[in-house]
Amino acid sequence: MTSAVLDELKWRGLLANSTDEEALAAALEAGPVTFYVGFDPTAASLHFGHLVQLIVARHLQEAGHRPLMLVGGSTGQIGDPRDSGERTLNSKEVVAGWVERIRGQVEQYLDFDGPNGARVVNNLDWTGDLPVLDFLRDIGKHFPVNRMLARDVVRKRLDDGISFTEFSYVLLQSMDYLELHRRYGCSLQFGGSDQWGNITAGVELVRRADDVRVHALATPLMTKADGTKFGKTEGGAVWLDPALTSPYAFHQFFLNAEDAKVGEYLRVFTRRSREEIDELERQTRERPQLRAAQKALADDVTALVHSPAERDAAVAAAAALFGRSDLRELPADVLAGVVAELGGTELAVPEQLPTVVDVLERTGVVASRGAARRAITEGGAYINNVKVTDVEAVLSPDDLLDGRFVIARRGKRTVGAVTVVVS
RNA sequence: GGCAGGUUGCCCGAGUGGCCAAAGGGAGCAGACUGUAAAUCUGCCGGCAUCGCCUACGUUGGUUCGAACCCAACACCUGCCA
Repeated sequence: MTSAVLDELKWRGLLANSTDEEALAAALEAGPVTFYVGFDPTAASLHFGHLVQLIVARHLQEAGHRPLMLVGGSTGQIGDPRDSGERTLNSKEVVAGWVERIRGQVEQYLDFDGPNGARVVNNLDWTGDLPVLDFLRDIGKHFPVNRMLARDVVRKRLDDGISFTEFSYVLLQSMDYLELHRRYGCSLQFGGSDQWGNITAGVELVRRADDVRVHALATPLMTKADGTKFGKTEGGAVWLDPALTSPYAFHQFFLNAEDAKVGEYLRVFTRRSREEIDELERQTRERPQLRAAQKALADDVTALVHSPAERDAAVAAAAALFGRSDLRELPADVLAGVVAELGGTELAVPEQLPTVVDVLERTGVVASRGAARRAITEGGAYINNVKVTDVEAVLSPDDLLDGRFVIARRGKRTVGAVTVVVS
């Protein structure tokens, strides 16, 4: 028995793990399967890592299956155990606020109408008022502590310590699966491979409590060629919220993907066909400097997460900033767009034009004035694409593009802008 | 509740009275080489500023000419024993 959607996920490299694959394939072919994937509100926005789950959910929905998108209003108040140690609890109000923001983000990726329309669910709905005795009797009884202690994350934490709160997290997530199975007939859960333990615990709970065999899938962790996690930039995580990671920065992140990995990323993050991706990989091998695959990747993902218009703006900004053209020759409207894309702030100056150090610091391309001086000394500071070598340099009227804009750059890739207002 | 140990910069970790903005490693940044890639090599890596100043070694207070280092109290963490 094979399933078209499962095969699709497989060749795209979106499957790292699964429970009985034969049985799952049969279920997926037999008719619409209700599935769920959970997102815990541990920050104000989803990030790059969650994108993989959103994409898998979309693949499944397009194959006719019904998505339940769970936002963890309760699990987000607990936090799942991680190797780095005990989490600091966030207040209930903060978590509730994040739930709403993440709900809005999730909604963007799925279809909410029709017979297999998606539904957003919140596990606070069935845990918020759950009496502790019911929890211990109905759920806790199915969890042998000896087995819980054997789990990898828990074992790693035993030396440093782990609170009962985090230790119990797996019960909550497992209960979600049981509850969604009972309420909506949900019979498939998936998540990142780091969630595999929690996911299979849910499968186990449904089997013990209701004597039903449900399914599970895990997506792989996206890595770089050296095996480390893919998804961090200089500024930290790559967020899906444009206020936290600008569409320009988002686009740049994918544009800088490694040659060795770009094919893999194309399969995961875009809807391009096998043939198209083979062709792009061939181009990467033959003419890597053109970075055709990276461009396709960055364009597609930016359009998906932001919009086609944002994608075009990011492409235009990159072309202007990294192209050979003199920035002074750019049309004023293109320039204004670039500055907006870079999140240019205003820099009000009395009469004197600002120093280069001021501009670098103000655009945010360096963290402090000291860092700005360092960048100039190291030969890594540019104003309007022209290297600055004098730490004391002051802007001249000639440096103001269109009479007001200044583009600052540190190194090859970090770019920012300011609008100078002489008062 | 008792006893012991611990809390250092983004992370790990050395430092037990002046030579400490604090060894070493990792992460990160820049330069060279390239293709806005990877790998490699070199430099940088608290803030402000021309010597210098300010902030910082869990918190607060004390001893001292001088404290990350000594003392006291408190907070938190870990282990062993109850």
